Amino acid sequence: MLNNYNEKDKVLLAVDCIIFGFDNDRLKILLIKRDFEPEKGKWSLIGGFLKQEENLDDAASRVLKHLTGLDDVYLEQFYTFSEIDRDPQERTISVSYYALINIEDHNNELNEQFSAQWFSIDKAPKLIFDHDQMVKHAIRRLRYRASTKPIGFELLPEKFTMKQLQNLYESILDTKLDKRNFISKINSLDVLIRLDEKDMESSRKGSYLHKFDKEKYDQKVSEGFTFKI
Amino acid sequence: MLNNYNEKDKVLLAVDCIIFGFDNDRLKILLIKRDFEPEKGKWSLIGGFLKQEENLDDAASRVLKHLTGLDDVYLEQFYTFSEIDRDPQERTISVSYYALINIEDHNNELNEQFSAQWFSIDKAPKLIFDHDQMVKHAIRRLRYRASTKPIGFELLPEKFTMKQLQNLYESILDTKLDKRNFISKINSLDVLIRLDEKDMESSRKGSYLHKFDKEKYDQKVSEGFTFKI
DNA sequence: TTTGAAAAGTGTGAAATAGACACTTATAAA
DNA sequence: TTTATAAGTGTCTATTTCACACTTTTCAAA
Repeated sequence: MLNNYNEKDKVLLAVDCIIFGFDNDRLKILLIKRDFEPEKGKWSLIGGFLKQEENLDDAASRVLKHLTGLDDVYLEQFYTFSEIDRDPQERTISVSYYALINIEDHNNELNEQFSAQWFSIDKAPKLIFDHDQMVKHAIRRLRYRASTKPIGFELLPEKFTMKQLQNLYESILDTKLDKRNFISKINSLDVLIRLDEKDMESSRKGSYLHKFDKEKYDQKVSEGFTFKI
Repeated sequence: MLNNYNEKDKVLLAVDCIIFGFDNDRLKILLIKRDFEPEKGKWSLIGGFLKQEENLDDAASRVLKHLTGLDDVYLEQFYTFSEIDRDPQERTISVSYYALINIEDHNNELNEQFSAQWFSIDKAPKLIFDHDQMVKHAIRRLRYRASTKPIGFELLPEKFTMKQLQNLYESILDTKLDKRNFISKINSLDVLIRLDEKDMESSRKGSYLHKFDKEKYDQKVSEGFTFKI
């Protein structure tokens, strides 16, 4: 029946998070080594169960805060996984989110008790359950989103060089980009502020630092602008 | 805790379907008038609850089959809605799908008992719960998907005219397209077969009927082709 | 039988965007 | 002062997108 609320059909709803980070070279994901059953000792995504008093976004934020200590993290729900035996111990449905965090600024907040570790996408270990599938799906969504919304900046420090930004996009899109074409594309979007400050780490000449100009971006969006890389 | 399977956190998981159809003029959605509580007499999407022995895709197919009698319908999951009070009677989480069906070929299969009715997107009545939000979300996803995958054909009869195809895209994308540019774009994709047959309904001259060439499309995809409108 | 009405069918040129490509500059360290 | 290293910068070509209007076919009405 379509209209019956049936107690016996209730299920456990998990929330699993793919946490993306960027170390100025490769796109990474944060994984934990489970010290609890099932699949103790194996690598997995972080997750938790939805509680009665919260919605899914809140559950994802809570799970993330628990592991990383971070509030105000970019989170996007992308798919709900429901194969009957995806968790062999008990039927659970998993709503998956991905998060974007800035490794550089926040690496220290990681909660030690989870033995969490960053892995390059292509060097990550095999994960439990259907978590590998979730990661694949998350990358697809991230690729799409990052090329149509300015979410890449979530993965960078507040001040960044053009080279960092280019490395980030190359890493997300898994492709090489031409430096001059990339820079003129970015400049034509006209949503960065070039600071007077230079980063002197990576070269003798030094390279200008930039900030994303959120106010300008919002203003332009309200005038019909769409971000596209 | 992250690892506790806790009976009291179990929830009801609903599946709701936005059913899109196309009547050669406007994009439509199929709604039902509820003859059961809660919200009896109001318009809503069709839906049902996930059962223990099925995954979400199967649940969506089942719900759809129950209403329309159709198997093998294009279905895509797009978002999971979880606001605590979205259903005031009992906490339910809803995983939403949209379906594409060909009104012309299948209007008769509709299960009478649901008093289902087709509505133009812009003339649909207010729906119960968060169903209006679901419809908005579904349209966004449909727009994106239809411009990157050849799913539009699911909404058309097997044989269709270029005019119908153009009307369909105009309706999905909610925009006017230039006839010549549209046709040359479609022709450049090279995935339609023009039949010798003409449709004589819409004009004295008659207009050629076309079919989507699925084999050719699949072949081209395997060679790196991507569909883009 | 001729004429008119209505939609189908068809191509070109201009503008904008994407993509390939290489040399100069600034600076710190040797 | 020399050298090594990454930063910074512009032009030309190819491709794609967009704007735009007349001819053809056929049925129905005069």
